[in-house]
Amino acid sequence: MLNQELAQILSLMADYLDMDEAFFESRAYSKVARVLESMEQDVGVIYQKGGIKAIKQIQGVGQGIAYKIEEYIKTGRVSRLGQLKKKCPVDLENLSRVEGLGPRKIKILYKKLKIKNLKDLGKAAKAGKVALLDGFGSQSEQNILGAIKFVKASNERFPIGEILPLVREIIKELEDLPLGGQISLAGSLRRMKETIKDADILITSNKPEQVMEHFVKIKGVVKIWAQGKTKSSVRFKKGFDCDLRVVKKKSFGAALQYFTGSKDHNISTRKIAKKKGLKLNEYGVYKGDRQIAGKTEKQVYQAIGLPYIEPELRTNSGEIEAGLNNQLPKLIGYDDIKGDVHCHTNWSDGRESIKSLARAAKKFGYQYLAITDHAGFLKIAHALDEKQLIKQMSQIDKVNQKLSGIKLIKGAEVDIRPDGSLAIEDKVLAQLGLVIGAVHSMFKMNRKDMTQRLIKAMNNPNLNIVAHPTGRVFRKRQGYQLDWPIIFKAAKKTRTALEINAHTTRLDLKDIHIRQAIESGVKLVISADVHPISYLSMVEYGIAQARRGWAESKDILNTRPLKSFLKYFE
DNA sequence: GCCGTTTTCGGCCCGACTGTTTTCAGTCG
Repeated sequence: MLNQELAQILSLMADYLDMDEAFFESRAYSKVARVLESMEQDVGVIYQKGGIKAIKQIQGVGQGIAYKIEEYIKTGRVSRLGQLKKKCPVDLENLSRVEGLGPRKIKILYKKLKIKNLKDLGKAAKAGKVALLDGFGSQSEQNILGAIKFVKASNERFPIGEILPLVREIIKELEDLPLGGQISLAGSLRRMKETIKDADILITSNKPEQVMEHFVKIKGVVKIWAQGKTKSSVRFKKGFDCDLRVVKKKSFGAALQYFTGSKDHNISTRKIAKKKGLKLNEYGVYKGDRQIAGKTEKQVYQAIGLPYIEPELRTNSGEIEAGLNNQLPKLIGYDDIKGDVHCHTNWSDGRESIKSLARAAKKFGYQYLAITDHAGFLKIAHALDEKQLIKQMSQIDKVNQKLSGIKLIKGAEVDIRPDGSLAIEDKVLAQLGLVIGAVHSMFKMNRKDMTQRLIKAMNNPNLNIVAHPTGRVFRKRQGYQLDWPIIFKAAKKTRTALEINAHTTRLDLKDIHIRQAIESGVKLVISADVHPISYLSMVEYGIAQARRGWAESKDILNTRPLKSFLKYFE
């Protein structure tokens, strides 16, 4: 996707400009970089359709940056970046990954010691040359040496599912201390972003030193970046950083609002405050020197004329305008799902028998469960054929008779062939209660062909749901490109639901597509693609994804009771 | 470099921590 490439280049340019002390110019570039990162439409497409004029419509883009975007689209490079690099030819991308090194210090390192990259930096630090520079000392030299080691490990963001459980344990440990009061997650974890770089926790306490002393010694801490009275920062063995902040009770809400972000959301809220003659910071909302709100987030938002905005919405992508106009969505709740509709058993590649999975789902609180083992040609996952499917159906009937309190739906996850046909005969599919279609082959088809492939599948009246619609897998596969408006149109017309696959390695659909799907009138389901029982609880990440896509309960079919869930597909 | 219900010029969000400084610059979120 062109947006991500361009965002990276613009943000790199911002860093070089920072080094050049062109601070406000730098800010303009990084602002556009952030906009591009979270923008749904591809810049390349925008340019194709509307030329440079359309590019200038993008938030924060004026004449100058528009031309640079055009240059990148046409030639694949931005010559200004080359000029900036020439001025100070250092590997800014990697050097600034070292904690404590920013553009200014990197410039000093280059001017004084000709340090251009991590290798040079390591050598110089080992030789004790860095400590002698102005603004550096032996302490920072040691930090640099330590940080270089960590750069490799911190190269990536983590799927939320790998971090949230760990951070909840940390929070639990802090809660158990007799020192603290209120405690909460903050940052991107509280916003339930799909990938996480570091974790933020807020706590109120009148013994901050003791809280911090305990925090930096929690099991798994491998490095203490900072330890102060109000803020401490540590690195965990897993490779992510965690910040703990101690705040005052009367500022807890303001701090929570502030540290939950996103950065852009905060900039907008502070601008609104400023317009009203108020000041908003992490201590509260102030009229002159007087705090007029701060204890709770709700009060903070109220004080600046906004309703409470759910953390998942705080991305500065319309939630503030919606709030001002009283048009915020009533987001789907974390307890609203009535049943999982994408599960595998030991008939294909799952772990559990039909019966034990059903029992576990009942215990989890579900009213129904769709058994959707692989069917078709995916032999690696022991896909079932027509004969086996029929056999399984009668087995499910038997279990249904024996179990009370939960209903099983006879289903299948059928392979969608490259030509868009389904890999199981229609007359067998017609007997099933729920048919999920999924692409498991030929991922590299181009946008047009893949779109046609899915449309043909959706036009099969037996198909109810398209599973993991883009096929992306974190750290493994980028996912195929689809022509979304066409897909949404077809999904609506054929009453095909799109899946929000909640498995932490997938989280597919993405938030922006969820939002577009809903705007297009397409219905969705949230399912955990259950293999072992433990996956059931991953539904939380799918719900979070849906909330970030502005989904309400009515948009998600499996928030309905069984009857009305199935009715949609009739 | 961008932007405009005070503005086409003159602003651009705001504060803590660190290391080194001996009052602050740089970094970070």
